[in-house]
Amino acid sequence: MLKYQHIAAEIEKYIQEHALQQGDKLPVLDELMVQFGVSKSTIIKSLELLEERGVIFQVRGSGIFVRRHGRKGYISLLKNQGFTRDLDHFPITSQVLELSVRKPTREAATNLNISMEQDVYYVKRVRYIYEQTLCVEESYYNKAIVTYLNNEIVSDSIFDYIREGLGLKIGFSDSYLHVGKLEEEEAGHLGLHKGDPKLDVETIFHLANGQPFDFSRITYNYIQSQFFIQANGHGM
Amino acid sequence: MLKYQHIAAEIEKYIQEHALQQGDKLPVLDELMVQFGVSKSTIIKSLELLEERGVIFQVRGSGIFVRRHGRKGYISLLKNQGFTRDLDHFPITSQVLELSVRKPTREAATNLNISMEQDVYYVKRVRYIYEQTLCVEESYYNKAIVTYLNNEIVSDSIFDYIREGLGLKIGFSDSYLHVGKLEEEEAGHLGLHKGDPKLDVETIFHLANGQPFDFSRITYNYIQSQFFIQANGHGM
DNA sequence: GAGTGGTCTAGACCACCCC
DNA sequence: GGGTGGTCTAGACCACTCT
Repeated sequence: MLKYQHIAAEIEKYIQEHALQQGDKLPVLDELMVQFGVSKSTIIKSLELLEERGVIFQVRGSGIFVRRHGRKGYISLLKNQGFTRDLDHFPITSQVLELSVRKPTREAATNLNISMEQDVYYVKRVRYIYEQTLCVEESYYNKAIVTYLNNEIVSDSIFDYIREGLGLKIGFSDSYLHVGKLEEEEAGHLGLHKGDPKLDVETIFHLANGQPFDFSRITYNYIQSQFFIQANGHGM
Repeated sequence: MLKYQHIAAEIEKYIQEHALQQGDKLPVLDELMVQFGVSKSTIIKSLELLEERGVIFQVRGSGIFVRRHGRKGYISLLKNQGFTRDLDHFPITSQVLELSVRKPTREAATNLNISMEQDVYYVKRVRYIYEQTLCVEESYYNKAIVTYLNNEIVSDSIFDYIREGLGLKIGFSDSYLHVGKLEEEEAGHLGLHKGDPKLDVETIFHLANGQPFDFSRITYNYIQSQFFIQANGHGM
């Protein structure tokens, strides 16, 4: 683990362990440099990481402060990858409805930037939170990249497997959100009624080298659909 | 303007003018250093800025590449501040329904971290895109910070005024998204029907020093509600 | 004016991609 | 192995806040 990542983790741990609140002041740069025995730039890199994640904010001429948001039970729309990681303290489970190798739809092929003759893994899951249906998810994985999947992997965290099992590096994602009305079939899975509100999130995940490897559409139960986004200045 | 901001702007301009597409390669670090006559760190800082904004992605050992998303007409959920800035090429207009000084609701007071006796500016607007209703917005501005507003300012960009007119620095924001069904009154403003889907976005805007100054709730017309989010690795 | 964060530099060395 | 991006350092100097 890199120094600046380690330091960021330490600072974050410190904030949690001391249950610091929004606006609480952290030690100044000089102190942090001495405390961790690294150069100023390294501390700054750590703090930038934490700032980007919404953990702290820095005020020039004043200090480094803790940033906290006031609401529980919201799903973060950043850092997303299937959010198994986001809702640490929430019991999320999955039921696999289908796992198969097939040819992609035109839409999936376009988004994955492959031809319609190339194989993809198709995965359809229902996800539950607190025994309630949270969402229905359909994913298309480019089989040339994600070479193997089975039921066990798919019931657990697919992304952990891609990282650790396949040794691939996940890079970035583009998500598109739409609000609409539930179709009959979706409503059935979610325990709602046709015509009820829904939130669709389509996401294209790319490897670190820019190759798209996963196109997924998640349809959320509107009652559970509580999301939050922390934005940082840098252009506000 | 700082060197690294200037360089980032130049690179972004270069990408636009040459209509570069996703995956197109930019000059290597050494070239950029020479071209702009600055140190390596400064170039790296510029590239980090662009990466954070979703303009490029970098691959170690390989190069710097252009990042583009494939869909038009989506509203960015980051860099948000009322999105006058996001939809550069879209004609967004506002109709002010109300502008007054009042005492905050309990909810607004809590989110602005003030007492219910302190004055706030209350602004209610309907926003249109292409002559169609996009959203209804209610905002509460802490009057101790945003000391003055009038109809002209409120019809235009409130945030530009806060920055330039009042000389305040806007820092960061926390947004909370909910999906639900439209109430009678909201439906009226949006030209939809009671019970139709809606997307509510509540946002608390903070100054650079951490003080909350604006609490707003925007209710979107679900037909126009197309948003996108670009996420970067750093934890994926 | 003292304190504190931010920018920028020059250079050493490391980690990864791809041929 | 050559090319390329990433980390880390030590230090000079700048910009903002607060009292």
